[in-house]
Amino acid sequence: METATRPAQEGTLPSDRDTGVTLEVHDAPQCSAVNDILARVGDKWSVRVVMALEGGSRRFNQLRRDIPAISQRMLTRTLRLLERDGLVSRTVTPSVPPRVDYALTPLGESLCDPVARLGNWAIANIGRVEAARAVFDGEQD
Amino acid sequence: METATRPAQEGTLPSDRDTGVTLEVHDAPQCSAVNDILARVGDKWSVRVVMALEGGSRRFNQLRRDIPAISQRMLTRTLRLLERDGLVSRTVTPSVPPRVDYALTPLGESLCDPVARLGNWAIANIGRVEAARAVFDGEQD
DNA sequence: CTGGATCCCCGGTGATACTG
DNA sequence: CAGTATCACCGGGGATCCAG
Repeated sequence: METATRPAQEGTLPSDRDTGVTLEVHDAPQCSAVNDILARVGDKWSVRVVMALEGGSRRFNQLRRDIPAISQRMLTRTLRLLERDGLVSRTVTPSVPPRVDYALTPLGESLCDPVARLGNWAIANIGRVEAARAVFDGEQD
Repeated sequence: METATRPAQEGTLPSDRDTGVTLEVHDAPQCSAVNDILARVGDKWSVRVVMALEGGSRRFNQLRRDIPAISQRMLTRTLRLLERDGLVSRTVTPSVPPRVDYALTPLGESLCDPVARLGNWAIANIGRVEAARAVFDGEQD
């Protein structure tokens, strides 16, 4: 990207700062949307749950066993958020012992690919990141 | 703890199917590493800062203006985290008014691609997500 | 089995003031 | 200009108990 003129996407903020110069503002609606999705993906548990569902439909307690570290509260909350965003479907079977199955929706499955790419980047570069951390922490002395 | 008392369960491994395309590290030490990277990317501010740095080196207060909503404290913290992970470089010029330039490292630039893919997914699907939310919230009545 | 409700701790985050 | 220090608030998240 050229440093000369930065792209002024849509800095039409109503209460834009008096910068005089029209700086590009990344506070576009799209930007917050992206940030929003990223926050969901970066959520501590969302990705774990999605990964567990990549193998097919799972019941509540199956997921609990798949992700031992998650608490019941957080699993419920995470599933609700994913369901609300249309990434996960929730199917209740009103049997005597209630049965609830969770599964990825097509939208949820479509999210797996870009997430997997990011995950692959992480796997490929975690060594460098950890090395950088070691150097940084060492220098902090 | 996950000391499940269940006996030898038959081969119903949760997610051990070999998709070949997606992540296959559901229970490796790498998993926490991936989660870690995802958390950084999903961090409220990290991506914004990285985006601002894609256009080239920027100084501290330039970044503050680029991201009006960020507080000084959070910008400092975010930059430190990114620097620690080797994603951003910090260059101090000991001039009379101190000058500090931040820039993406090659590692940081390499992260931009997978993040951008995820961002594109978000932009492409934010409509569906919001629609799903509207439906969900409506049903909650 | 699948959750909801409650209590409570801790850390992330903003606001503000100060410094080299 | 580029931070650091301090305070205060709030929500994330675990533990636990209860319900359908």
